[in-house]
Amino acid sequence: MENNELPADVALMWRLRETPRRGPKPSLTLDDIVASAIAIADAEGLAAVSMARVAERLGNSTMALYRHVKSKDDLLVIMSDAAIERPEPMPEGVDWRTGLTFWADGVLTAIRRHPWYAKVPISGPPAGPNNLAWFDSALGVLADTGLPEEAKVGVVMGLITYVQGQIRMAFDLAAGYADNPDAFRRFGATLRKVADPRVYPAVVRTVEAGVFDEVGSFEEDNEADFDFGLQLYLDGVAAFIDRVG
Amino acid sequence: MENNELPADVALMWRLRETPRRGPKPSLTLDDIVASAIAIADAEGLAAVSMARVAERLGNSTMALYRHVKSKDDLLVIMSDAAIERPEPMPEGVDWRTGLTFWADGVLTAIRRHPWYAKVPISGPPAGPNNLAWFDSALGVLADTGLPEEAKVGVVMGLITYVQGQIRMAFDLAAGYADNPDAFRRFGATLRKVADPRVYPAVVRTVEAGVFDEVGSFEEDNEADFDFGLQLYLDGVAAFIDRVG
DNA sequence: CCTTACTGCGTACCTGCTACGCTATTTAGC
DNA sequence: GCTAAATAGCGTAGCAGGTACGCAGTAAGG
Repeated sequence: MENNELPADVALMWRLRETPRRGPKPSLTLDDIVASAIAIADAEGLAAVSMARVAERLGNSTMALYRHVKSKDDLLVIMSDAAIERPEPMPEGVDWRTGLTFWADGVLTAIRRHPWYAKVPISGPPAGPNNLAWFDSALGVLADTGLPEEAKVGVVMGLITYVQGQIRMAFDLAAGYADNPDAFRRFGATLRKVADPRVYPAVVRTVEAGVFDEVGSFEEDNEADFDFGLQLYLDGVAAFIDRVG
Repeated sequence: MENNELPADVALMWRLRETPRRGPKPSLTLDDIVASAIAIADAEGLAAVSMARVAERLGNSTMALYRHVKSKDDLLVIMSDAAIERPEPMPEGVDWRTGLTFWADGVLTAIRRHPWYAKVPISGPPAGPNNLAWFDSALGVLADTGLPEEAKVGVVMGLITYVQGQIRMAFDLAAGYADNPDAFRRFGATLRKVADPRVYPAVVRTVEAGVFDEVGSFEEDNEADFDFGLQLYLDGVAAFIDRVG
């Protein structure tokens, strides 16, 4: 009990546990469980992850898992930290803007490998080792900007929010698109039919301009949108650094 | 069947339905169901909304709901559109920056009344009348900027992403804080104990600077963070308008 | 008046989380 | 060694939640 003050799940993620145990050797390790859960989520989505499925895949019974994990929510937190891995080391000597763009692209790439990551409900600050490494990487890029520490945290939190929000929305939309491509292709048509120009003047103007007519290439659109919004945000950061840094 | 091409839930939200019916008078209306579901979500959160609870609150049986709604997911989409109401009319003659700030504050206020709104999974573009009204309001503010329609959509989508992401994160954190205030208060202490300065140099530097030491006033912190990130994004929009508009 | 469409709802099934307690196993201490 | 304590696996069972199905009763159309 030397890790007295830490919440149980945090202690688990950092692998802090008294090693000398008395009972029988565990036939199951936390790593096995997490790997199994991640494999299922990768293949069939987060909704397919049930305690029964995870255990079955390991040839164990459902309840055996509860010797290693407090609850399913616990498992979700731990597996999301494991799935995000570590960021690539930041190239030496990059300016902050290049660095944050590199960082954001890295997040996008990492989450692409585990799309369900963006769906895990967040219940606190990033307490796992991998999430913390990402946080550290972004903070480090801002080291030479002269911003006060608190402002750096604000900038990075805003960036995380934007990036995760964008990714979540993109994947939700992609899922909806896969479920029902027609509904999307007819979004413009639907608006034309249903949107009164007196109530929705700006939307109708946009529809008339044909913006929603070609929703064809979904992947590239999202990539472009992602970068577009990111650069807007970074422009804002630049202005902020000029003002304060 | 004059609304031939529309998905069922969209038709429901816009209240397009053939009026002449043959069977017995419905003792239940969609509005009742939605209002009941919203009341439960407001009082006890989205997780407390079950078909059984919604029906019980109306003095009906669970299965009666399925005559009005295709599935629970259907109900969630419809109730989220109903909950967001309409934006306040934009003051006349405001510049775009004031307008978008006003808009974002409006979103924040509206979602504060129904915090669960940010948790409803998004499965498509904003197809309901109220969500579309918000979309229209933000687009309208950009009317005089000279941006091409497509760019306006990009700016507004980015803004929505940021605002919703920020709100979702804030509420998730607030919920985690309510569940376990100690874990939060000790976040800085936890990092000190667990974070190796060689692995997490930037985080440790921030911790040493005392940024995480006073997490006291949660509400105001979030308000400030929200505005901070928003202004960064709007700075970016300003730069974009200078460049392109 | 009979047919038809439609509403409410009871029943039942399935999936999923997890509390509890039993049994077997390993190690610590004597 | 031997006993007691601690611990792993797991079977059972309870509970909650979504929803398919089919029956019964009701109101409008012909």
